[in-house]
Amino acid sequence: MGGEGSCGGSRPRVVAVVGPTAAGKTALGLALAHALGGEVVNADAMQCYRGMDIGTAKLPAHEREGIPHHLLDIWAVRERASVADYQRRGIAVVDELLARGVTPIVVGGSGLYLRALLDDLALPPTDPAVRAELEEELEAVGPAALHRRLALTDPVAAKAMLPSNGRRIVRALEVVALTGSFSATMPDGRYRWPTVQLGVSRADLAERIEDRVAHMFRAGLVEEVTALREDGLAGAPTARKALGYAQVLAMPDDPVAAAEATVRATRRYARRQRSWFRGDPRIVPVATAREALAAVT
RNA sequence: GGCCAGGUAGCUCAGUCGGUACGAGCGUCCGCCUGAAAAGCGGAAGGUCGACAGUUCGAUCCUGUCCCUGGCCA
Repeated sequence: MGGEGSCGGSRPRVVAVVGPTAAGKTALGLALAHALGGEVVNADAMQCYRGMDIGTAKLPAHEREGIPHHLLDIWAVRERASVADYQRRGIAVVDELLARGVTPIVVGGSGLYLRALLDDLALPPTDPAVRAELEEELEAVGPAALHRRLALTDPVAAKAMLPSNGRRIVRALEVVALTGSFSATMPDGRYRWPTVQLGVSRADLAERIEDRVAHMFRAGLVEEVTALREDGLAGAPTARKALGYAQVLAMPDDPVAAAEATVRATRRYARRQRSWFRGDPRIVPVATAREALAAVT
């Protein structure tokens, strides 16, 4: 928009479009970018991967309507996804856009990524050696035993997680080993920049997911997976778990079954997303582009 | 028309040698989430066990009739 200067008053500097998959975030993000003179910043974990286009519903370059998109295609398929890496890059991008007077339109459905970028949240350090050792132990001893140990060193953290959740327990023990406490750094729900989060959702999400998955398979998801295999998708720690990709990898010769499984998994995922976003009272629900604009101006 | 198999949770099926259905997977609903987050981990709701009658202290499980489904034979 033309109006520069600091006359915006309470106008947010960062706008985020969040919500479950297939709810229409991409289209709304584009509309807002046009209306506000913004650029899009991706907050979708799997869209960070290069070559994963069809299955992640990544907006093709020629459909971006001239709006620059950031943080797409930043990782190779083999790389392990990392919130911290995403956070580092994301903060840099948003700072740069703000410095140029451009409104960052953060668009995505990965709750943790959104939180890491938007909230003033510091991620404790990591150490591959410590991590590897704990993971080995987990394998050998099981999560319950590790949970008991966590309870001794950081009872607060232990209480916050179930004894069966090996993944979280390992991370907590890692942080304890490196910093002395996992529970010390708790998110306090403060934004990094003045921000408005717009929550999109729709009643007919289930059908939209079905349609979207059908589209993906028609558009060549199986071929995309085949091509990605050359790049090591099958052995990729994170990327091979992506919705659609995991199912095609599991049943390469039965696209119909793979599509059905993808629909089921995607619905489940959308439910988890809803549950995550429901917990954030700062999100303002919007049903239309007009409502969204009204909420940010 | 005859023969066989089967009718148990929304779906696909276990199971009870007659004694209150430990059901399972999927689906549905709900919750948690700090360096894998499209990941990971939990919780809940749902059944008059096809209908009716009989045997029995007691039947989802035994007997009979009927209804429905699938297959085979005419």
